[in-house]
Amino acid sequence: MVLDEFDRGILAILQRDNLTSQRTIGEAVNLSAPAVQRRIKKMTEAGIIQANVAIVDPTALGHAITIFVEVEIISETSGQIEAAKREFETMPEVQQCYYVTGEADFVLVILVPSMPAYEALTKKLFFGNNNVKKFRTFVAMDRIKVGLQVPTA
Amino acid sequence: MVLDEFDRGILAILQRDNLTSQRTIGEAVNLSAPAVQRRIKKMTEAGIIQANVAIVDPTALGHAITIFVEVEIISETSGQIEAAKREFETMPEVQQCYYVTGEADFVLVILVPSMPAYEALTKKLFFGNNNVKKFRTFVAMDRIKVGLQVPTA
DNA sequence: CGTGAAAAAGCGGCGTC
DNA sequence: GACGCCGCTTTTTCACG
Repeated sequence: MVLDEFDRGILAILQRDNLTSQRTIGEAVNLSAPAVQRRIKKMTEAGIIQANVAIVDPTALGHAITIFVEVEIISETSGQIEAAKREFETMPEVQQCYYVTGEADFVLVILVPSMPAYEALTKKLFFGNNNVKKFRTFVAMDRIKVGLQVPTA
Repeated sequence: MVLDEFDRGILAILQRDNLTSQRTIGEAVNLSAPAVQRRIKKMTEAGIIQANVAIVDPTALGHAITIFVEVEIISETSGQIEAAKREFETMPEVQQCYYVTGEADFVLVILVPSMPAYEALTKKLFFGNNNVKKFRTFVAMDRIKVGLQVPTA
């Protein structure tokens, strides 16, 4: 699916605030509200808009600690990779998971309420998984920027 | 502000899909729609709900490449740290930026349309900054999970 | 907090270009 | 095929009990 300038304008707004009314969006991009709606529907069906979510402050829910983990696995067969993906994916503490090239195989962004909780998670995810060769932990001290907006330009 | 089980239930749903109607949410948590609405408003004003956004597939916008970078800086004086924070923060390609402990000082999540674009960015951000000791790049091959859901349990 | 009414937004059909 | 216009339906929103 190919996106024109209208679609890009709509996405730019939706990435900032997806509760903006279709009429307001229409005024911003010079389109009628139904036209905006049709484009949003199309982009959603095409998978371009993947989800609509509320961003919640982790500290309010007691999950104050953000941790980055680089995971190196032993056997890089596609079956093992898929198994690892699925395991990371199902853990609620694992916020983001990427399969990467470089000195590691996976990069995880994890959110936990405390360091003991993280230790418990490492026991389950890494020490309890004999396909994990090693992992490196980075504890976030400051969240400088949490961007989700893909540049539309 | 203290959250009860109703609030947690509402947040759990909103983090998955913030377009869910208040009536549906109310049925799920055993509350009337206006009660749900009041709680959402309160949590938004309290900053617990920080934003409502559409998650967009970066590839659809031509920013197909996600890159993780660990940055190690030379001088860890607070002035240098702050300067680095500000520089990373202002770049639109830098989606996420955390100041971390461990073998690196910063972890960045970067989104670029191509590898040449990333090379150009490294020249500006890292090679052009004589306070950067070294950096390690991880190119994402697969986006397994882009979680934003803080566990509510 | 829940009920119920008013306002607004979402949604679909139809004619037009 | 996509647009805008016009109703209908759903949702949001705010009074009041």
